[in-house]
Amino acid sequence: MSTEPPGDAEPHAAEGVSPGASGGDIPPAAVGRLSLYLRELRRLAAAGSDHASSRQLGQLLGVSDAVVRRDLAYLKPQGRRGVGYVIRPLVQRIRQTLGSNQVWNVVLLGTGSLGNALLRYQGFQEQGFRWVAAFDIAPERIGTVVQDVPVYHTDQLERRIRELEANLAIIAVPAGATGEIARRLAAAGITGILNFAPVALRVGDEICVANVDLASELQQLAFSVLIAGEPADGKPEKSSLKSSKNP
Amino acid sequence: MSTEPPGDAEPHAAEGVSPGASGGDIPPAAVGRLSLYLRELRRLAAAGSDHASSRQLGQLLGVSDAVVRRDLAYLKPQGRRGVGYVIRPLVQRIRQTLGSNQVWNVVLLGTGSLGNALLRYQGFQEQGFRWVAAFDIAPERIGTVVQDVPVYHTDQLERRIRELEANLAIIAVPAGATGEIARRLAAAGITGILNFAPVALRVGDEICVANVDLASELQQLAFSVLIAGEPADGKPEKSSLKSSKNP
DNA sequence: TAGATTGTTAATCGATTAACAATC
DNA sequence: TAGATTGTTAATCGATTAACAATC
Repeated sequence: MSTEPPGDAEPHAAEGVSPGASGGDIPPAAVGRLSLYLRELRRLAAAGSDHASSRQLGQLLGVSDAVVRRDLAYLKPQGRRGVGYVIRPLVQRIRQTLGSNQVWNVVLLGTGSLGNALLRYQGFQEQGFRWVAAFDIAPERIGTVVQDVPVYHTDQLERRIRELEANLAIIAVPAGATGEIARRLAAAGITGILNFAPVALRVGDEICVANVDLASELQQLAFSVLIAGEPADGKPEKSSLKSSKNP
Repeated sequence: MSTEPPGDAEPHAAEGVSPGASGGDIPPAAVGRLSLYLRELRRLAAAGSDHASSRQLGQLLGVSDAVVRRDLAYLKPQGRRGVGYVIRPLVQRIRQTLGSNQVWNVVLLGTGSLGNALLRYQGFQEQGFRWVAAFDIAPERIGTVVQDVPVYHTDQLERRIRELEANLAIIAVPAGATGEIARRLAAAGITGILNFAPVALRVGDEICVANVDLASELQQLAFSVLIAGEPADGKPEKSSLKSSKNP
């Protein structure tokens, strides 16, 4: 009955709120940060705090306190003036908003070294995501079980996705195979794809795609270093520039 | 003499331009896309094209043609009206701007499954990044060589970084170890850190940090799926929403 | 009460879009 | 020339900052 995922031992997590409702008008920039607030709030709670201020959260993430307050205000007032935010209900509220309140069944495409690392990555489970299957085409991998997740032949993609009621997919296959895989995922009913292959996925409008291009991340970092080293108009010298994807 | 990295067999890559100069005033949003244009331009070139239009590039990446033209205009006019962009010189210009023209020596911190996957990831080398060392504290890993990259004990971090003239570092260690590692990297002269650990790094202003939080990426995707499923005010139904980190 | 911190406003800054003259 | 596509402008949209009254 409860859709409470593991990992977060919150006593009354499944309260009388419709999970995931009412988040339609939060700006993307704020959504990106909500997930990071969640991370830091949990860390604070684990360290024994039960309150946090916008100033504190802002410093932890490198954003201004005004941004934090604005972001959290999208969740309907949760803070107390003069006091700050009570961590536990705030964590619940953020989870509810982001949809972390419900279980997402995730499949992995490609069990190469990156795919393997993703399966072993602890962070997904901790946020309430559940691996239900992995797919590959290499005969020696099929039938194995990695971190409790069974590896099937990609032939079985459609069947297993339906069977296991998977919602999300993570693609970690070679670039060339990506387009075809994405089409099949969409057709099989997957509603969101996190794509690690260095290609721009063009799929239908009825499926969400987020791309993570590791080489591009490093390249952007290198550029930041470059311009930090040649300030506006002086001689090259170390200068302040804090690049952070979610600033 | 030439600082031409491998991977891109461009004949006259090291022309008489100062590498990496003149990029100080490109907006961050554009920088993020430049690296993706580069990727697609290479693919087009490999497929035999020698010209590309802003419309074509825009469609490949899911952005408007106006954005593409504006972005590329930051590099000083490169296109030809009525024709489009000649791919080869444009690739060179983007590489020069981003600093891909020069070699960046990269060290890896942490050779767990994620670290291993990063070492094996082809994309970094292809963009001109060069692994020079990896560090770990697990005795059984020290002294091994992964993909031609030697694994040293973290004790040797400062010495090896100086010796190998490393510029950039990628952190793939457990969250708890990250702060200390980052401080040491900064002290040792590293100028940029790509951080995969789920913590907000607070380091001095003389070093650039970019964070990649994998769990947060998946969480943002889930949120996109959620609001795509509950359109503005109707009954839940699939709807258009194309989430992409670099839209 | 006094001190602290929120929620929110108005002002600024940055990015995207639409449109079109310039020009290949 | 005619058709195509750039470079760039003006208008719109979105996000951040600074400030402060409200209130715990």
